[in-house]
Amino acid sequence: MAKKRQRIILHVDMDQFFAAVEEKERPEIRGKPVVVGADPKEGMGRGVVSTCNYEARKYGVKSGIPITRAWRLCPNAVYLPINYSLYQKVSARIMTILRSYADKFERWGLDEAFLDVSSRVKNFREAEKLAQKIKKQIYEKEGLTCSIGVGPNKLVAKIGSDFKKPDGLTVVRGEDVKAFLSLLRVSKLLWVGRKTENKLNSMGIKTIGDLASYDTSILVEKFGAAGTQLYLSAQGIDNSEIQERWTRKSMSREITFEEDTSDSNLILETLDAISEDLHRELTASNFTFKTTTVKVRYANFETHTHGKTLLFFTDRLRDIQKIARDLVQAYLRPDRKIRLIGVRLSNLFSTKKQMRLID
DNA sequence: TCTGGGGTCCTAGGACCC
DNA sequence: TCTGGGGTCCTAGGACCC
Repeated sequence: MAKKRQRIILHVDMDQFFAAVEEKERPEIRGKPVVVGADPKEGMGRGVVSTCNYEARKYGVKSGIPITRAWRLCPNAVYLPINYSLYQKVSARIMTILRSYADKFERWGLDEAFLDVSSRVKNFREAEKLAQKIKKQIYEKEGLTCSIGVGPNKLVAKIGSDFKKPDGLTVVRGEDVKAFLSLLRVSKLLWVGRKTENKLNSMGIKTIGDLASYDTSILVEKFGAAGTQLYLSAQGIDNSEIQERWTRKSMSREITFEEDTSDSNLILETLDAISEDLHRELTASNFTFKTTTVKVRYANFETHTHGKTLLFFTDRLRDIQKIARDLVQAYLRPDRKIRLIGVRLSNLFSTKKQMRLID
């Protein structure tokens, strides 16, 4: 009866990826505060900070804050728009390196990945060596640093990579998991965001240790199925596998107007343009769809969605445009200004896959 | 602090079928 | 006539991730 061998998982997280790539591309901005995100427009811009470097963080700038606030905190920073195609290229090269070290590999966004290295190393000591090797190779090939967490599962590896940044390496062996987690704030757990953290705090739960010793039945009562998940996470238990293949479930586009508007012509034209854009991507990636959903956000941030599912799959532009226009009608009111509109296509079906099945 | 854009997953109610 | 239970799909909203 062979005991199932303990898994060894790495989570690799590139440090301030967008800002770091920009700094590498433009030596002249190195050492200065760099903010990647929406156009600040001299303090009048809409949108948020996507990523910033450590120089900018010294001024209080961070991911997710309104760009106008970043402008007030640090007007002298270098403000750059998001250049996705550049980051995608760099990301693809890094992911190729990472994949070569893993039995199983899962990309998480452009700048993170999970690696199952269980069969490549004998123990955590070797895993640490491997992580060092990976960091060295990425730095030599791309001039970028990353932080790596090594643990017995995805949850612990992910929390580990966040523990010491930038250019960090944190190894948490199975027997050390509880002690490692217990003093961290509950928000460090995956899936515990602002809302859940507030709710937990109001129950007197601040640290992961608090959560681990809390009455499970009360957690289930308050959070439903998620309560069980919370409890298991707090114990450092996570049996989820690295997901090698990912199938797209939906594709969407949305736009925030430069100024809130109730001009129905402008709104419908924008909706048509969004539909065209989506249609281009849909056909380029060989998908058909059944469901169209329109999203409207009013000036006061009140947000609504309205969707419709067809009885058949389609990839025609005129279907997207007609349904989107029909669905948005209910929200076009002269007395209400709209801030954002968007369209999502879901119930996707890959026609490429179908061809393979037929072959 | 006046809050982007691209996604995934979950929940809860209702329709509908057997 | 006032009634069950299981299953699936659709819809709207919300939490969360990068």
